[in-house]
Amino acid sequence: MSLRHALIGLLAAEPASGYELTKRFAESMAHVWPAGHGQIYPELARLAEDGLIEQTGTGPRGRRTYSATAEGVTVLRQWLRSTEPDYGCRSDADLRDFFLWSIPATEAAQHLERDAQVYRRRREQLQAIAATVDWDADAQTRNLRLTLEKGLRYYTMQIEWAAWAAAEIEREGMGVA
Amino acid sequence: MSLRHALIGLLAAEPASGYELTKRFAESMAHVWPAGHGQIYPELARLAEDGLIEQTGTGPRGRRTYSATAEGVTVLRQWLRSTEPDYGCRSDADLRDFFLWSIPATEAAQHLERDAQVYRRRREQLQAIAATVDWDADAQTRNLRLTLEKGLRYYTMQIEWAAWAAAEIEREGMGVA
DNA sequence: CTATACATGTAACAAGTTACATGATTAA
DNA sequence: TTAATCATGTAACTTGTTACATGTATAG
Repeated sequence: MSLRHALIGLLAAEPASGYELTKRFAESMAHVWPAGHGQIYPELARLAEDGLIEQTGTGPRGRRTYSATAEGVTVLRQWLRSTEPDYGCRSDADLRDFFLWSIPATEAAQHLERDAQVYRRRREQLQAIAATVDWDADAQTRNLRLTLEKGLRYYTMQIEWAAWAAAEIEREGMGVA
Repeated sequence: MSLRHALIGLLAAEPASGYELTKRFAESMAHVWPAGHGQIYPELARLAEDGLIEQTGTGPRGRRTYSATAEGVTVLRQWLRSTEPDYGCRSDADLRDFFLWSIPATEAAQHLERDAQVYRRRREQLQAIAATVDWDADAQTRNLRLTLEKGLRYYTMQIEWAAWAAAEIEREGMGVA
């Protein structure tokens, strides 16, 4: 259900095409809710059929622009207000850390450094996006600023933890020879 | 594939039953990879069939204890060493933050305070688990200590961000009247 | 003219959730 | 004796991923 509401939310802020929405999920929302176009297009069709969004424009190459309907916005608010958030966070990269003991300490430390590198790159990408948002704009934009800040903090936490954990591993020794 | 490898990893550190593994996924691994028993039991059966784990004991009420086989440990190491981690992290609670602009500022701030409360409670639960681990034990236990520390840092980040964001929202005003 | 980015869609498959279903042991 | 916890399993459903499939506009 989350993707459904996320699409309404994005279209409530600004009309967009499936292609643009796919890019947003790959950029500003990648650290929170990855979604490919193979999931987005069918969901847009369903939302339009249910009257929660509507096609409001066309463009070159068969481009279809959608906007949220009033009913869609109502559903979005209901989702925020009357459904319990799922506080779980599924991360394959974090899961792997539980099993670092099964490889040699040096290799484990290298693994952590690689992770840190990836997170540094992603943090830079987020910073680049954050740099383009106008800090004194409308409510949606101010909101986006807050969520991007959380992404930045998330990546920073990962980077700092990886450095600390790598140091701990090398200090104490860990893993099989 | 992640669940599969996580199960081998847990069973490589210590023999356990499906019931115990289910509890671990709900406790020390909840912030990283939630999994219910409806997924765990069928996967254990498949892993045993593939020879990556084996049943090494029985207990009351039809309890079956499994251990990882040597082949299973090899597969685990291969997973860590030669497959690219998925650095994506899917969080419904974080996703909702993108759409806080669609409700009144006061309500949005309350929403964030509720989130912080949940994260505080979860942090306490993790701390309780962390308190039971013996800091100077074997490699697996030292490894667990590192991963629990990341969970603690994750929750702390969430709690601090929520307080900051709530203050920002109340200061600047946001959302529909 | 040709590669790249734009643009949409579907179908097969894999993964994950929820509800149903059952029953044994233990502690109060 | 009765409630809670232990313990396993399956089936239906929903969600998400990957690969296939197609075609247009634009920039070099």
